Amino acid sequence: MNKTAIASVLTEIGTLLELKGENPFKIRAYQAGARVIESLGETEIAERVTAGTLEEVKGIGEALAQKITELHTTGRLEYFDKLSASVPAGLVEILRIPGIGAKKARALQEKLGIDTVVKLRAACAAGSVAALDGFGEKTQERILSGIRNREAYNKRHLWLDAWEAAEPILQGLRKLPGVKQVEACGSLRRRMETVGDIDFLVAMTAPAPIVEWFVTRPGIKEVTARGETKASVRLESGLQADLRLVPPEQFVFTLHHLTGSKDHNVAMRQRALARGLSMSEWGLVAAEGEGTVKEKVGLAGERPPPGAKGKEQSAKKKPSSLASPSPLALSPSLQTEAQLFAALGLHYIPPELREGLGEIEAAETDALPVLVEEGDICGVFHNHTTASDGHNTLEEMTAAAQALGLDYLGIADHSKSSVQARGLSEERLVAQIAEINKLNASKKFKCHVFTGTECDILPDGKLDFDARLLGQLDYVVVSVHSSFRQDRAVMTKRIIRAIEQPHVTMLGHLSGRLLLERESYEVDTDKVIDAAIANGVVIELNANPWRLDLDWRHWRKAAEKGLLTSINPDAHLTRQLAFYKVGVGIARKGWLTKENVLNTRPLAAVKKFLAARP
DNA sequence: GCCGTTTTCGGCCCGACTGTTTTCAGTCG
Repeated sequence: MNKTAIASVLTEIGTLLELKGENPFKIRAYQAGARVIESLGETEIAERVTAGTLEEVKGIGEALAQKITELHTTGRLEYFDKLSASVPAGLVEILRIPGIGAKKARALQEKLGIDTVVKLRAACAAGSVAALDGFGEKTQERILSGIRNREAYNKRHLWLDAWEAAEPILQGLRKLPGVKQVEACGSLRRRMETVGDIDFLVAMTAPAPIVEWFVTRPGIKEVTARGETKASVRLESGLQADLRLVPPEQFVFTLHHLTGSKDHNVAMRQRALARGLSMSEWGLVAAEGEGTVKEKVGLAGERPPPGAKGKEQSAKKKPSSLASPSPLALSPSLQTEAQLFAALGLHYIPPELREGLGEIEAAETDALPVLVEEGDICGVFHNHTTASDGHNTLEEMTAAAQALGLDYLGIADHSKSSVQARGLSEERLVAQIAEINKLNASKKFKCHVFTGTECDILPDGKLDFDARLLGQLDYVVVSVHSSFRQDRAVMTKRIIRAIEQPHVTMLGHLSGRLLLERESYEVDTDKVIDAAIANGVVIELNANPWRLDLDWRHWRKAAEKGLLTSINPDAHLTRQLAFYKVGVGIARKGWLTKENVLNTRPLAAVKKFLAARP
């Protein structure tokens, strides 16, 4: 069983335990275990299973190691099978309806025998849900509306779609009176490839008019919550947008909190506690303890410090040595996230890296990379024209690239086997090379155009054009566009064979996934990465928002091994050339520096690089 | 179920909002 399947079983166990009312920390352990597995390489998991060293991985203990091993070696897990059998399948679906958590789901099952969404809808229609203890008319109505809309609501959204929805709201908020600072937080700020909802954070002096503006904007389908300092709306696209208002002195703490990720925040709070500090969205305060005075950092003091009864109980048990006030707690109020990290002895961690995947350890020792930036990009490879399935001509694409400030543009139209994309025959490709050479010679554009192809990797790993023709091009992208259902070993061998052939410059969209639409085909990514390094082949970071392929989770390790990437827009329209900016966000998530990215090099250096190819 | 400068037990983040309640539980992030 591969890691994605193992991770989804662990997540599912967490959900089932939740429905059974299990210890929340046990549930969290399974969810954390799933994320840890997802972050490891297939090869590493296989090696650790064989060597019995899974337990060395943070977040995996004896129980999870045993279960992961069983899943990996047998493809099944007896514990999971029994657990699944003990919980009606429909309850899991009921749990996904907004407003229903584990307790309500269990109450519905125990008191009304509801174990499917169909039964739940009927019970709501009959009014019997509203009659239950702890439920009411409004809850029943909310459940009904949740059932009606769950298709649209549960969907995640492409990062770019969310960004385009967020931008006008950000701009509008910034113009409102009394607004000091505005930021979109959450997975949008962390540049995740998909986004569930958008979190807007506003530092302000008067909340009421801002909430009013937010919930009455055009394009809003419904207002789902509205309080003094929070509001939630559902946009027409199905995206949920949350607004959060805080006084200016609290902004930096809430900004960090809402940006997440959850794993990052948990680690940060643990780090704070180890230093005698308690960190929350409200501020950074000295952890409570015997004989200590509560000191606040960055809070004006009008709000009572965090600390409900449960927290006080636990804090009292802490040894006084840990609870003694740190000098940090006496420092002046914090204005920026950099200062917040510094207060915990850390260098600034860019939002893209805050995934709880070792960024805090790196920030401690000043080992964080200097991440690639949009402004580092000098040109873009892998773009299409009307010669194949693009919508703009060679000249239109070149003009658009130049307008974006790019010094070079690589054309890579499809090859002949991609019939559906009007792939070029040998003759048409030769003609295109001549056309591009003529355009460059004309000096009509300052932007230089490189001749290239996106050459199909045929099912047996051979290429769609012969070496003689490929040798005439400035660069060659090779990609899989057919026979997606080959088994893992065949697909891996196929791609590696393609990589090993002469004149190949880079591998296109390695996994073949389409976000929210199509899964990756089966392939051993680690082996392909090793083969690319061995052959001096670049693996592209396809920046098309539907692809973002190769996935950011692979890049840190791949780059450490020496893999070079190119951030390629795969543009089929002039305006898609700017996709490279989305790709830069993903590259940053993958810990990549300017040096890891071929197209941060200036034109002359790229010409030299390409000329040196066999 | 995981973890350990609290190390084999005891802690694990916590507050706003909503709806239902009449002082709080559940959900959500």
